[in-house]
Amino acid sequence: MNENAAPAAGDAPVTDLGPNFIYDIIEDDLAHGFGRAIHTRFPPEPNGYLHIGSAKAIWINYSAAKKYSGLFNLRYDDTNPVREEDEYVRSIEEDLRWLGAVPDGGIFYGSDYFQQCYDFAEQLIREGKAYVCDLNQDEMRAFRGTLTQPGKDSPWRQRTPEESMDLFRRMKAGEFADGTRTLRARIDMASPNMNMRDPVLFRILHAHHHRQGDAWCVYPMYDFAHPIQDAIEGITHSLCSIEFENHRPLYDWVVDNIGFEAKPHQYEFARLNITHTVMSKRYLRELVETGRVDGWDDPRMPTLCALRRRGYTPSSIVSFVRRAGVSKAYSNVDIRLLEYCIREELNAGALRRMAVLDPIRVVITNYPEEKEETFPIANNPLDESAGTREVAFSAELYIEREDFAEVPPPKWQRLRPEGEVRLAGAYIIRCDEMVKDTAGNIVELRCTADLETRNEKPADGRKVKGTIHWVSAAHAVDAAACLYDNLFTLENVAEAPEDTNYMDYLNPESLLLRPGCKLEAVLADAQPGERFQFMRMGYFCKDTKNENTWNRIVQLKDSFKLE
RNA sequence: UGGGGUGUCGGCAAGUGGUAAGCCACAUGACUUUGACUCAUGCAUUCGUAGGUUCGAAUCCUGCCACCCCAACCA
Repeated sequence: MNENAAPAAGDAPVTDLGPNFIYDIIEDDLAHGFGRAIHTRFPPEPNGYLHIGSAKAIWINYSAAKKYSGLFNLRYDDTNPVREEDEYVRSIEEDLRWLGAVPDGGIFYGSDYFQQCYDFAEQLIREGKAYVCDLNQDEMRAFRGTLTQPGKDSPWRQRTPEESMDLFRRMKAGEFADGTRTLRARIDMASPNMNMRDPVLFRILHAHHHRQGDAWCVYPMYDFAHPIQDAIEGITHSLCSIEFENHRPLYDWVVDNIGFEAKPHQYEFARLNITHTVMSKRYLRELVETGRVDGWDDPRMPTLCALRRRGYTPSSIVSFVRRAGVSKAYSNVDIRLLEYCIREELNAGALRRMAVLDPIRVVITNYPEEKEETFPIANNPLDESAGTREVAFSAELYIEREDFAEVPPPKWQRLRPEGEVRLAGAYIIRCDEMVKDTAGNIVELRCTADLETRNEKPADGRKVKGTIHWVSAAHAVDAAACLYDNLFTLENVAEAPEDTNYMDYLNPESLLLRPGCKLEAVLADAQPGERFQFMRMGYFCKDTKNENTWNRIVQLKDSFKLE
């Protein structure tokens, strides 16, 4: 396949993300006798649905494994019982597989390693590298110091290993209340890196875990559990986003002090931001919980399930991630790049159909009222093998309201009073008369057709530049279409004061439901999720939840520029 | 005022001492029974900034500036 050709909708995404510093690191390791098969992982916390930003993290890890013949794990990072739910676990695997990232190294749960985490903690206590601290949360904060001032040692820092061991076991046994004690690493309270100021390893949490039930009342912190999970699974390259850069020294401390032979290493990349798009899980959850959207798969959401419902393909999303690139620099990728990626793919394969989203009636006055005929129209002019379909024509039609201008702007090519235009695949018509209602709205156009021009050039050689789409009134099916500006957008955020509630800046019109659309009859048989190009209107897909509704995947580029 | 990062075209992003790739966006023209698609052309004398080293610097050195992350018993 031509490397530059757009994949057909439904093709498996290309694995390789192209040259980037992550691949460079791995190649450098391999060149120096790495001695182990590359092994990566995607470790989401099951506290929300995957979004397009997750797709970047997934694909960086997945593609790194595939490119170097390694394995890729899915691991639920479920070390905090109060935030995690099974609903999210199910959705994560579904979305991961839909994207095309096969977890061929296995699917794991961080919570399955609780016992090992506990055992390693006892080991650290025994070796004097960890201690039980009785400071409460406020006291601990006070002892931690600030960004510019070193912290002070906890009064419990010199506790003997024996005493800490006894206390830690009693913590596990449930003798103490939440927040009364923690297990801390003995590192350096004066470290300029806050993460190294005796970080908490285990905390007491009498909470029900979505998988472990009530088996535990002490839970490991991310910074302790994550390197252990990676090491146990044999992860070689732990690729995460850049906000964890400050945690790497602690990650290494855990790996080194527990004494893992095969050490995993953490590398960081910049997370994905897209212009005008809310990407924070916190806000996405808020949108769902406050009912501002219909759910995590509301087509305006940037979640993978919403993108899927809207008609985006896995390959278009991966293509987007690839084109956006992988680096460590803060970035804000133009959402038009995403739109380009899906448009590129759909243009190559989507079947063309005529649809009128905002109809205006057209009566062909010189066409017999009872007559019907059909015209064969190409399903995809770029692909002859897509064949043709017969489209019914009659004296009463609908055209798009936007395709007529009573007072046309300069360079107008479509219908105007006294003007001619081609009905795609059929006759050239001329507008003779506008019929208006009492309010002055145009309700009907009365036109004459040049009956010699049935799908051919006029014999007299005159040029008719505009071509518009149409639908026969008697043969059309009714539907509703959802039109989107783009993903759930933030408007005027630049002007927002600090501590903004971004919910106030969400664009309320990023979804517009337009009922009363007239579609070509063949579309009645379309399956939910099938993608078509509505000629001149954009790419649409039949909604998977609302049978009679069509979601606009993306507009055609520049097609409405003159308006 | 500490530490860790990052700064190359409007947005991404290559480049690792030899004289600024590519993509998106944008503009112009051609083609067109989708003003789509496609095609052609244009779009950084300059790499946050000021010095320095060098025959030669986006790439090396020094100072400065801007932005991001870190003070959860979140991940």
